[in-house]
Amino acid sequence: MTKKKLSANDSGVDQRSLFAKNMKNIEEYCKEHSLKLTPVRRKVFELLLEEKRGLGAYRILDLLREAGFKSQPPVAYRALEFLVENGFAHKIGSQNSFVACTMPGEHHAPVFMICKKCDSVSEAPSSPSVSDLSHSLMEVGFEVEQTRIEAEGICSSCADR
Amino acid sequence: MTKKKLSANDSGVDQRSLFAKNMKNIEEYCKEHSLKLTPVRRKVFELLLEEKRGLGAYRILDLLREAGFKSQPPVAYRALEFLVENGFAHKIGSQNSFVACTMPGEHHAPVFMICKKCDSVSEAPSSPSVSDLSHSLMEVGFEVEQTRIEAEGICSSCADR
DNA sequence: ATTCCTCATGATATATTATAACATTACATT
DNA sequence: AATGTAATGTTATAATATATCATGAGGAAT
Repeated sequence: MTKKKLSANDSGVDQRSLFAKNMKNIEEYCKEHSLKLTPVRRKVFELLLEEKRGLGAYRILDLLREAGFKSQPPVAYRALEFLVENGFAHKIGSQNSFVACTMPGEHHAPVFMICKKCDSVSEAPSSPSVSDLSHSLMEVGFEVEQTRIEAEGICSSCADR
Repeated sequence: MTKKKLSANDSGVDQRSLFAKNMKNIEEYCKEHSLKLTPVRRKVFELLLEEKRGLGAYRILDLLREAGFKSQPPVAYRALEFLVENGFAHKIGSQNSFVACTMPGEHHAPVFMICKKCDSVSEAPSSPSVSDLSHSLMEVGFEVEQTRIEAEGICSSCADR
Protein backbone atom coordinates (compact mmCIF):
# COMPACT_ATOMS: atom_id res chain seq x y z
CA MET A 1 0.00 0.00 0.00
CA THR A 2 1.44 3.34 -1.05
CA LYS A 3 0.92 6.15 1.32
CA LYS A 4 0.22 9.66 0.15
CA LYS A 5 1.70 12.33 2.37
CA LEU A 6 -1.24 14.42 3.39
CA SER A 7 -1.17 16.30 6.65
CA ALA A 8 -3.62 18.96 7.71
CA ASN A 9 -1.38 21.80 6.73
CA ASP A 10 0.06 21.21 3.33
CA SER A 11 -3.01 21.93 1.33
CA GLY A 12 -1.80 25.44 0.63
CA VAL A 13 -4.62 26.94 2.66
CA ASP A 14 -3.57 28.35 6.00
CA GLN A 15 -5.52 27.68 9.16
CA ARG A 16 -6.82 31.18 9.57
CA SER A 17 -8.50 31.36 6.21
CA LEU A 18 -9.82 27.83 6.58
CA PHE A 19 -11.42 28.87 9.82
CA ALA A 20 -12.93 31.92 8.18
CA LYS A 21 -14.23 29.83 5.34
CA ASN A 22 -15.90 27.39 7.68
CA MET A 23 -17.49 30.18 9.64
CA LYS A 24 -18.79 31.71 6.47
CA ASN A 25 -20.23 28.40 5.38
CA ILE A 26 -22.19 27.90 8.53
CA GLU A 27 -23.43 31.48 8.50
CA GLU A 28 -24.70 31.18 4.96
CA TYR A 29 -26.23 27.82 5.59
CA CYS A 30 -28.08 29.16 8.62
CA LYS A 31 -29.30 32.17 6.74
CA GLU A 32 -30.58 30.04 3.88
CA HIS A 33 -32.36 27.66 6.19
CA SER A 34 -33.52 30.28 8.67
CA LEU A 35 -31.60 28.74 11.53
CA LYS A 36 -30.53 31.04 14.30
CA LEU A 37 -26.81 31.06 14.80
CA THR A 38 -26.98 32.69 18.21
CA PRO A 39 -23.88 33.86 20.09
CA VAL A 40 -23.52 30.69 22.18
CA ARG A 41 -24.05 28.44 19.20
CA ARG A 42 -21.57 30.36 17.16
CA LYS A 43 -19.04 30.36 19.95
CA VAL A 44 -19.35 26.62 20.49
CA PHE A 45 -18.86 26.00 16.81
CA GLU A 46 -15.77 28.22 16.85
CA LEU A 47 -14.39 26.30 19.80
CA LEU A 48 -14.89 23.02 18.00
CA LEU A 49 -13.32 24.39 14.84
CA GLU A 50 -10.25 25.55 16.74
CA GLU A 51 -9.62 22.21 18.37
CA LYS A 52 -8.46 19.18 16.46
CA ARG A 53 -9.36 16.86 19.29
CA GLY A 54 -12.89 16.11 20.38
CA LEU A 55 -14.20 18.42 23.08
CA GLY A 56 -16.35 17.21 25.95
CA ALA A 57 -19.42 19.17 26.90
CA TYR A 58 -17.90 20.32 30.18
CA ARG A 59 -14.68 21.38 28.54
CA ILE A 60 -16.78 23.46 26.19
CA LEU A 61 -18.64 24.85 29.16
CA ASP A 62 -15.33 25.96 30.71
CA LEU A 63 -14.25 27.57 27.47
CA LEU A 64 -17.57 29.36 27.18
CA ARG A 65 -17.09 30.75 30.64
CA GLU A 66 -13.57 31.85 29.84
CA ALA A 67 -15.08 33.64 26.87
CA GLY A 68 -17.43 35.54 29.15
CA PHE A 69 -20.56 33.45 28.88
CA LYS A 70 -22.01 32.56 32.24
CA SER A 71 -23.24 29.21 31.17
CA GLN A 72 -24.72 26.23 32.94
CA PRO A 73 -24.53 22.67 31.55
CA PRO A 74 -27.79 22.78 29.61
CA VAL A 75 -26.48 25.74 27.66
CA ALA A 76 -23.59 23.74 26.30
CA TYR A 77 -25.72 20.71 25.60
CA ARG A 78 -28.34 22.75 23.82
CA ALA A 79 -25.82 24.42 21.60
CA LEU A 80 -24.26 21.06 20.82
CA GLU A 81 -27.66 19.60 20.09
CA PHE A 82 -28.34 22.39 17.65
CA LEU A 83 -25.01 21.90 15.93
CA VAL A 84 -25.36 18.15 15.72
CA GLU A 85 -28.97 18.24 14.53
CA ASN A 86 -28.05 20.56 11.72
CA GLY A 87 -24.93 18.75 10.73
CA PHE A 88 -22.39 21.31 11.98
CA ALA A 89 -20.91 18.93 14.49
CA HIS A 90 -20.71 15.25 15.27
CA LYS A 91 -20.65 13.38 18.51
CA ILE A 92 -17.85 10.88 18.95
CA GLY A 93 -19.53 8.05 20.78
CA SER A 94 -16.40 6.34 22.00
CA GLN A 95 -15.26 9.38 23.93
CA ASN A 96 -18.39 11.39 24.62
CA SER A 97 -16.91 14.29 22.79
CA PHE A 98 -17.81 16.55 19.92
CA VAL A 99 -16.07 17.71 16.77
CA ALA A 100 -16.93 20.30 14.16
CA CYS A 101 -18.20 19.06 10.85
CA THR A 102 -16.85 20.87 7.89
CA MET A 103 -19.35 19.61 5.36
CA PRO A 104 -22.62 20.83 6.81
CA GLY A 105 -25.87 20.11 5.10
CA GLU A 106 -24.55 17.22 3.10
CA HIS A 107 -26.32 14.16 4.36
CA HIS A 108 -23.24 12.07 4.77
CA ALA A 109 -22.03 8.98 6.53
CA PRO A 110 -19.12 10.18 8.57
CA VAL A 111 -15.95 8.21 9.12
CA PHE A 112 -13.76 9.39 11.96
CA MET A 113 -10.09 8.73 12.38
CA ILE A 114 -9.17 8.90 16.02
CA CYS A 115 -5.47 8.99 16.84
CA LYS A 116 -4.46 7.07 19.92
CA LYS A 117 -1.30 9.11 20.32
CA CYS A 118 -2.42 12.71 19.96
CA ASP A 119 -6.18 12.20 20.33
CA SER A 120 -6.87 14.12 17.17
CA VAL A 121 -10.15 13.34 15.51
CA SER A 122 -10.55 13.96 11.84
CA GLU A 123 -13.22 13.17 9.40
CA ALA A 124 -12.22 11.01 6.49
CA PRO A 125 -13.23 11.75 2.98
CA SER A 126 -16.32 9.63 2.48
CA SER A 127 -15.60 6.37 0.86
CA PRO A 128 -17.58 4.06 -1.40
CA SER A 129 -17.05 1.21 1.03
CA VAL A 130 -19.60 2.84 3.30
CA SER A 131 -22.38 2.45 0.81
CA ASP A 132 -21.20 -1.09 0.14
CA LEU A 133 -21.66 -1.65 3.81
CA SER A 134 -25.20 -0.33 3.76
CA HIS A 135 -25.91 -2.63 0.87
CA SER A 136 -24.65 -5.68 2.66
CA LEU A 137 -26.70 -4.82 5.73
CA MET A 138 -29.77 -4.42 3.57
CA GLU A 139 -29.14 -7.95 2.37
CA VAL A 140 -29.57 -9.29 5.86
CA GLY A 141 -32.80 -7.36 6.18
CA PHE A 142 -31.64 -4.27 8.02
CA GLU A 143 -32.78 -0.92 6.67
CA VAL A 144 -29.88 1.42 7.29
CA GLU A 145 -30.76 5.01 8.00
CA GLN A 146 -27.45 6.23 9.27
CA THR A 147 -23.97 4.92 9.87
CA ARG A 148 -21.22 6.18 12.09
CA ILE A 149 -17.76 4.77 11.81
CA GLU A 150 -14.98 5.33 14.26
CA ALA A 151 -11.54 4.09 13.35
CA GLU A 152 -8.82 4.09 15.98
CA GLY A 153 -5.19 4.15 15.03
CA ILE A 154 -2.26 6.43 14.39
CA CYS A 155 -2.60 9.61 12.40
CA SER A 156 -0.08 10.56 9.77
CA SER A 157 1.63 13.26 11.83
CA CYS A 158 2.21 10.90 14.72
CA ALA A 159 3.37 8.13 12.41
CA ASP A 160 5.93 10.47 10.86
CA ARG A 161 7.66 10.99 14.17
CA MET B 1 -32.00 -4.72 -3.76
CA THR B 2 -33.38 -8.17 -3.00
CA LYS B 3 -33.88 -8.92 0.62
CA LYS B 4 -33.19 -12.30 2.15
CA LYS B 5 -35.53 -13.18 4.97
CA LEU B 6 -33.30 -13.80 7.91
CA SER B 7 -34.55 -13.26 11.39
CA ALA B 8 -32.83 -14.36 14.56
CA ASN B 9 -34.95 -17.44 14.97
CA ASP B 10 -35.18 -19.30 11.75
CA SER B 11 -31.75 -20.80 11.78
CA GLY B 12 -33.15 -24.06 13.11
CA VAL B 13 -31.29 -23.65 16.39
CA ASP B 14 -33.43 -22.74 19.34
CA GLN B 15 -32.49 -20.02 21.77
CA ARG B 16 -31.79 -22.32 24.67
CA SER B 17 -29.19 -24.38 22.90
CA LEU B 18 -27.68 -21.28 21.32
CA PHE B 19 -27.24 -19.86 24.79
CA ALA B 20 -25.66 -23.08 25.98
CA LYS B 21 -23.33 -23.10 23.02
CA ASN B 22 -22.21 -19.56 23.67
CA MET B 23 -21.59 -20.31 27.32
CA LYS B 24 -19.57 -23.33 26.39
CA ASN B 25 -17.51 -21.30 23.96
CA ILE B 26 -16.56 -18.72 26.52
CA GLU B 27 -15.77 -21.36 29.11
CA GLU B 28 -13.45 -23.19 26.79
CA TYR B 29 -11.84 -20.03 25.59
CA CYS B 30 -11.16 -18.96 29.15
CA LYS B 31 -9.75 -22.32 30.06
CA GLU B 32 -7.43 -22.33 27.06
CA HIS B 33 -6.19 -18.83 27.76
CA SER B 34 -6.13 -19.19 31.54
CA LEU B 35 -8.64 -16.42 32.05
CA LYS B 36 -10.74 -16.56 35.16
CA LEU B 37 -14.42 -16.68 34.41
CA THR B 38 -15.46 -15.81 37.94
CA PRO B 39 -19.10 -15.88 39.07
CA VAL B 40 -19.73 -12.16 38.49
CA ARG B 41 -18.10 -12.23 35.08
CA ARG B 42 -20.02 -15.28 34.07
CA LYS B 43 -23.27 -13.81 35.30
CA VAL B 44 -22.73 -10.55 33.44
CA PHE B 45 -22.02 -12.44 30.27
CA GLU B 46 -25.19 -14.47 30.76
CA LEU B 47 -27.18 -11.29 31.25
CA LEU B 48 -25.81 -9.83 28.05
CA LEU B 49 -26.49 -13.04 26.16
CA GLU B 50 -30.09 -13.09 27.32
CA GLU B 51 -30.83 -9.57 26.21
CA LYS B 52 -31.01 -8.55 22.58
CA ARG B 53 -30.76 -4.88 23.43
CA GLY B 54 -27.68 -3.23 24.81
CA LEU B 55 -27.51 -3.18 28.60
CA GLY B 56 -26.21 -0.20 30.53
CA ALA B 57 -23.79 -0.78 33.39
CA TYR B 58 -26.35 0.23 35.99
CA ARG B 59 -29.04 -1.96 34.51
CA ILE B 60 -26.54 -4.81 34.77
CA LEU B 61 -25.85 -3.81 38.33
CA ASP B 62 -29.57 -4.07 39.15
CA LEU B 63 -29.78 -7.46 37.51
CA LEU B 64 -26.74 -8.64 39.42
CA ARG B 65 -28.39 -7.60 42.64
CA GLU B 66 -31.60 -9.35 41.69
CA ALA B 67 -29.49 -12.42 41.14
CA GLY B 68 -28.14 -12.21 44.66
CA PHE B 69 -24.85 -10.43 44.11
CA LYS B 70 -24.40 -7.47 46.41
CA SER B 71 -22.57 -5.40 43.90
CA GLN B 72 -21.39 -1.83 43.75
CA PRO B 73 -20.77 0.01 40.46
CA PRO B 74 -17.10 -0.94 40.14
CA VAL B 75 -18.07 -4.60 40.18
CA ALA B 76 -20.18 -4.22 37.07
CA TYR B 77 -17.60 -2.07 35.34
CA ARG B 78 -14.80 -4.48 36.13
CA ALA B 79 -16.72 -7.43 34.82
CA LEU B 80 -17.58 -5.49 31.68
CA GLU B 81 -13.98 -4.45 31.28
CA PHE B 82 -12.91 -8.07 31.48
CA LEU B 83 -15.49 -9.13 28.92
CA VAL B 84 -14.69 -6.33 26.52
CA GLU B 85 -10.92 -6.74 26.83
CA ASN B 86 -11.18 -10.37 25.99
CA GLY B 87 -13.64 -9.98 23.20
CA PHE B 88 -16.69 -11.44 24.92
CA ALA B 89 -18.60 -8.19 24.79
CA HIS B 90 -18.62 -4.89 22.97
CA LYS B 91 -19.46 -1.43 24.11
CA ILE B 92 -21.97 0.46 22.00
CA GLY B 93 -20.64 3.99 22.05
CA SER B 94 -23.76 5.73 20.90
CA GLN B 95 -25.77 4.46 23.85
CA ASN B 96 -23.25 3.68 26.55
CA SER B 97 -24.40 0.13 26.61
CA PHE B 98 -22.91 -3.31 26.23
CA VAL B 99 -23.74 -6.36 24.19
CA ALA B 100 -22.42 -9.91 24.19
CA CYS B 101 -20.08 -10.88 21.44
CA THR B 102 -20.66 -14.30 20.03
CA MET B 103 -17.41 -14.62 18.18
CA PRO B 104 -14.86 -14.29 20.97
CA GLY B 105 -11.21 -14.41 20.25
CA GLU B 106 -11.55 -13.61 16.61
CA HIS B 107 -9.89 -10.28 16.09
CA HIS B 108 -12.73 -8.76 14.18
CA ALA B 109 -14.06 -5.40 13.13
CA PRO B 110 -17.57 -5.36 14.49
CA VAL B 111 -20.52 -3.85 12.69
CA PHE B 112 -23.58 -3.21 14.81
CA MET B 113 -27.11 -2.85 13.59
CA ILE B 114 -29.12 -0.80 16.04
CA CYS B 115 -32.87 -0.77 15.57
CA LYS B 116 -34.56 2.53 16.28
CA LYS B 117 -37.89 0.86 16.91
CA CYS B 118 -37.09 -2.01 19.22
CA ASP B 119 -33.60 -1.00 20.32
CA SER B 120 -32.20 -4.38 19.44
CA VAL B 121 -28.50 -4.44 18.75
CA SER B 122 -27.09 -7.17 16.61
CA GLU B 123 -23.73 -7.79 15.16
CA ALA B 124 -23.58 -8.05 11.41
CA PRO B 125 -21.63 -10.70 9.64
CA SER B 126 -18.36 -9.01 8.88
CA SER B 127 -18.20 -7.59 5.45
CA PRO B 128 -15.40 -7.01 2.97
CA SER B 129 -16.31 -3.34 2.80
CA VAL B 130 -14.75 -2.93 6.23
CA SER B 131 -11.31 -3.87 5.01
CA ASP B 132 -11.86 -1.67 1.97
CA LEU B 133 -12.46 1.10 4.42
CA SER B 134 -9.23 0.45 6.26
CA HIS B 135 -7.45 0.51 2.93
CA SER B 136 -8.85 3.85 1.97
CA LEU B 137 -7.92 5.31 5.35
CA MET B 138 -4.39 4.00 4.92
CA GLU B 139 -4.27 5.93 1.68
CA VAL B 140 -4.76 9.19 3.51
CA GLY B 141 -2.00 8.22 5.92
CA PHE B 142 -3.98 6.84 8.81
CA GLU B 143 -2.87 3.54 10.28
CA VAL B 144 -6.05 1.80 11.33
CA GLU B 145 -5.82 -0.44 14.35
CA GLN B 146 -9.46 -0.96 15.02
CA THR B 147 -12.79 0.05 13.59
CA ARG B 148 -16.21 0.15 15.16
CA ILE B 149 -19.24 0.69 13.02
CA GLU B 150 -22.68 1.49 14.30
CA ALA B 151 -25.54 1.50 11.84
CA GLU B 152 -28.91 2.84 12.91
CA GLY B 153 -32.07 1.82 11.17
CA ILE B 154 -34.92 -0.67 11.25
CA CYS B 155 -34.32 -4.33 11.91
CA SER B 156 -36.02 -6.98 9.84
CA SER B 157 -38.55 -7.99 12.51
CA CYS B 158 -39.71 -4.41 12.94
CA ALA B 159 -39.80 -3.86 9.19
CA ASP B 160 -42.01 -6.90 8.74
CA ARG B 161 -44.72 -5.41 10.88
C1' DA C 1 3.04 -25.64 54.89
C1' DT C 2 4.12 -21.16 55.00
C1' DT C 3 5.42 -17.10 52.70
C1' DC C 4 4.80 -14.34 48.96
C1' DC C 5 2.78 -12.53 44.94
C1' DT C 6 -0.87 -11.54 41.93
C1' DC C 7 -5.28 -10.96 40.69
C1' DA C 8 -10.06 -10.42 41.98
C1' DT C 9 -13.44 -8.50 44.92
C1' DG C 10 -15.45 -5.36 48.56
C1' DA C 11 -16.51 -0.82 49.86
C1' DT C 12 -16.60 4.19 49.99
C1' DA C 13 -16.34 8.26 47.84
C1' DT C 14 -16.38 11.18 44.07
C1' DA C 15 -15.76 12.53 39.19
C1' DT C 16 -17.86 13.06 34.76
C1' DT C 17 -21.54 13.27 31.55
C1' DA C 18 -26.35 14.44 30.64
C1' DT C 19 -31.18 15.86 31.29
C1' DA C 20 -35.65 17.30 33.67
C1' DA C 21 -38.30 21.01 34.88
C1' DC C 22 -39.70 25.47 35.21
C1' DA C 23 -38.89 30.58 34.84
C1' DT C 24 -37.63 34.34 31.90
C1' DT C 25 -36.40 36.79 27.80
C1' DA C 26 -36.23 38.04 22.84
C1' DC C 27 -38.21 38.54 18.80
C1' DA C 28 -41.41 37.90 14.94
C1' DT C 29 -46.40 38.09 13.64
C1' DT C 30 -50.59 39.82 14.07
C1' DA D 1 -49.90 46.18 22.41
C1' DA D 2 -51.13 41.11 22.47
C1' DT D 3 -49.72 36.68 21.36
C1' DG D 4 -46.92 32.74 20.04
C1' DT D 5 -42.66 30.46 19.49
C1' DA D 6 -38.00 29.60 20.13
C1' DA D 7 -33.96 30.50 22.88
C1' DT D 8 -31.85 31.20 27.16
C1' DG D 9 -31.39 31.26 32.33
C1' DT D 10 -31.40 28.60 36.54
C1' DT D 11 -31.73 24.99 39.80
C1' DA D 12 -31.69 20.49 40.74
C1' DT D 13 -30.77 15.84 39.89
C1' DA D 14 -30.15 11.68 37.02
C1' DA D 15 -27.05 8.56 34.74
C1' DT D 16 -22.55 7.00 33.71
C1' DA D 17 -17.84 6.06 35.21
C1' DT D 18 -13.59 5.86 37.96
C1' DA D 19 -10.11 6.59 41.90
C1' DT D 20 -8.66 4.72 46.00
C1' DC D 21 -7.76 1.82 49.60
C1' DA D 22 -8.93 -2.44 52.10
C1' DT D 23 -9.71 -7.42 52.06
C1' DG D 24 -9.73 -12.02 50.32
C1' DA D 25 -8.62 -16.19 47.40
C1' DG D 26 -5.60 -18.99 44.92
C1' DG D 27 -1.28 -20.34 42.78
C1' DA D 28 4.03 -20.47 42.73
C1' DA D 29 8.38 -20.51 45.19
C1' DT D 30 10.90 -21.51 48.97
